[in-house]
Amino acid sequence: MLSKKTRYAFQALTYLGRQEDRKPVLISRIADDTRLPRKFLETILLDLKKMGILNSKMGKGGGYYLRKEAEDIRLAEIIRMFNGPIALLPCVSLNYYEACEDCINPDGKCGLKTVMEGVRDETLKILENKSLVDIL
Amino acid sequence: MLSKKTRYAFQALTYLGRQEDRKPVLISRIADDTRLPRKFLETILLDLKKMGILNSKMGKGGGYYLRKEAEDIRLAEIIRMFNGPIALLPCVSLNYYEACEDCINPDGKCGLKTVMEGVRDETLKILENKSLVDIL
DNA sequence: ATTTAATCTACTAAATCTATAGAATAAATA
DNA sequence: TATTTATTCTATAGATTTAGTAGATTAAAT
Repeated sequence: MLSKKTRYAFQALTYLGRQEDRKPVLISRIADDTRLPRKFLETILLDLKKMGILNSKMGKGGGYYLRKEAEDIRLAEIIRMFNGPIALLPCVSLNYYEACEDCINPDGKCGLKTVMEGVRDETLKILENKSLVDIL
Repeated sequence: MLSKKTRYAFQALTYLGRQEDRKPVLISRIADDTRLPRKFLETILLDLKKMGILNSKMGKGGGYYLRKEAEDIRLAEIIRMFNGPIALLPCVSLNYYEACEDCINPDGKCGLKTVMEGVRDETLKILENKSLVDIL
């Protein structure tokens, strides 16, 4: 299951993605309209900025706005950042790989690993190809 | 990611699945051979018994053994029991469904939901059809 | 009756998730 | 340059989940 933080990130992104122009939107405006906890949202927006997905402006007239094109914001990227690995096992993760010391089948070919590689491939086939535009 | 408990369950199951006969195997034997924490393993085995997957015998000559055929033990079933929902969103889960009060797209068609339904379908297509025999 | 081994009850420690408070910094403008 | 606005940073706290342990109880075999 995706964490609340991840789902909040999607809500904030779709909110910003639906904006007509790219003028900065106040954090508190986003929080009010999406009904997300404001302070929690702050940290999420900041993370999204550090990822290069959003940009911000301080001071009067400031706020957050999309930096990347909506079609270039992959769902997989968001999930990895806020939810962690997409794969179900560390030994099968592309971005968070860790060897399993105690693999179920110690001698090279682990059946569980093979199955989980399949799940990962099918999942990524979707999440790497779907972007923010697909959920607006 | 699958929890340790889930992975332990798979390890215990494959261990029992590889046994030649179905004579009961001591908890401590399983723990020693798989190098799983014994007390933690106890609760896992008990859960598997309550699910009808294992059976046990008390007293001398006792222990745990497979009750179901290995090909009838679906990976999806194990993951649901020990890890929770397989779907990434509650509103998309077949077994743990919950309506989302604040769907990203309030008016019926939620884009995120649609994508996550796709992920769920592809994942289940694998996990519902793979069984313990596939990971032995 | 004794031994063996699963089962049950009840914890505890650590990590993660969700969220908030308040000070510091940057930008605009009067 | 002082003031206002609004993001950014630091720090923390409560709740929940995860991982694991201790010890008493029950059931079966001999």
